[in-house]
Amino acid sequence: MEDVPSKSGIRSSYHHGNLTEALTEAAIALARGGGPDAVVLREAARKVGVSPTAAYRHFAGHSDLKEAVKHACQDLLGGSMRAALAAEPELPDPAAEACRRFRAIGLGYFTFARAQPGLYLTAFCRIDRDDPHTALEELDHAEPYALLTGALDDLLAAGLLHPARRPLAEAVVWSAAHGLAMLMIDGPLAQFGPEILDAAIAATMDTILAGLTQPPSEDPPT
Amino acid sequence: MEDVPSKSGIRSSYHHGNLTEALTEAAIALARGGGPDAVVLREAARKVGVSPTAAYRHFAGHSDLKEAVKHACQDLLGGSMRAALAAEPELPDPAAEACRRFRAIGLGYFTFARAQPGLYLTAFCRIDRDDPHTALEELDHAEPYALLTGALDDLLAAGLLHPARRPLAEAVVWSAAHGLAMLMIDGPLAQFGPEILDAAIAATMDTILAGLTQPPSEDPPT
DNA sequence: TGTACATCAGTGAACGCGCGTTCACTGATGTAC
DNA sequence: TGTACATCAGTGAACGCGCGTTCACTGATGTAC
Repeated sequence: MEDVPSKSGIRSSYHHGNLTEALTEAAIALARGGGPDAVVLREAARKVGVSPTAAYRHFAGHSDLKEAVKHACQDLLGGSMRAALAAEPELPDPAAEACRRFRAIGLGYFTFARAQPGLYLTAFCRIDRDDPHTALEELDHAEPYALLTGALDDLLAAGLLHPARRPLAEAVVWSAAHGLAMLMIDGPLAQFGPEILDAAIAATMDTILAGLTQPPSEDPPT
Repeated sequence: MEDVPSKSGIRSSYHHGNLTEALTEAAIALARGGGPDAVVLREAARKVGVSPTAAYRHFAGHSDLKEAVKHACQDLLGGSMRAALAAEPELPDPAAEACRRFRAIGLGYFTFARAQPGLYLTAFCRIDRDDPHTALEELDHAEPYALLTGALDDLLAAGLLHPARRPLAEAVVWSAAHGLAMLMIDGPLAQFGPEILDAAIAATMDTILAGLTQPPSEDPPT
């Protein structure tokens, strides 16, 4: 009973109990406040009330901690998208439903980016590691990407995504979404009010969706 | 004659001659190699062969130097777009010409992002300054944005951009372009070969263009 | 043409900061017998 | 139920690093007379 960690970061017992999780949570809080560069091992240890060295019993080093935070951020983003998906009832018409799903996950995505810019940036930050996974491999296991893939499949089935556009659709949609989020967080759109941002989000999703429905223009003969 | 600065960073005279430019060039080289975080005042001074203190005669501080680099990177990006625009002859048909211009500046943009990722990232990096300009104000004076605005006006005049889409078109196009560039530089698209990247670029521009031509879907009644 | 002097553009040493990481250590826990 | 002992999970001090910035300074330049 006396080794239950207190929330204030001051614990009573010598052993912490669940330092891995406590450090991760503290690091997530840092990311929330200042993005990926704010994820500092010493500061996380400080917040938990533990010496910096203690972190090395639970993480290989700073990169390892940062990566744990990154994955947590991706999960949170995925959660926001899923929540938006579940917020409205399904529509009976398959085309309308596919369209709804596409817009819903987009909305969940942008809502998260606006509400938690630090976490959003961390979810997509670069990690310098000794053991470099491929970025694609990581992405494949991440929920946000899986949700997008599913939504695109639905659009295809509903006839709202032109078959010739399917193969590169992930890249096209992800680009627009990521770019818009970055412009809102860090870029020239940051200074506008919520109404304008809402309009920019709607316009972007609408334009992409309209474009994906159209057949691709022919390649110029070479 | 003896006060001509040598390229090796070792100068013969006490006074440098044009230290402002030399430091900026050195800092640009740093950005080229490692992006905005690699722009380090001390390192730039080292490359020029001058004490760190000397930089303070020419720049208010680190942020000021970094901002000079950022502006230079924006100009280089603008130059790449202009070059792509001038690389092909104008087309007689206004619609075809508007389309060509749009694609050309896009191509120039992505070519620069792929060839000089460090400079691209620096062109859009955040600068912590005491005197915060608005990001929009900066953008308005930047060449890349002006080229985009012009291309969109041409598309509108040629009937390839639906009038209702004109107001937010900059945001839509810029989002897609910025996002795709980031995915290629830093993200999951980084590991693909040039052919796939070319295809992703073409698909993105084509989808956006097709979408911009279509009328917007009606707002859901609230 | 010469000279005194203000101004400009550098130097070199040092400061404080905070980071990630390593070292030898010690207190707490749990298991074999 | 006890006890010896291996193992686990912490501590605290220190290292080296490189940064931006400041200080008092000195060498070079140019201008007034």
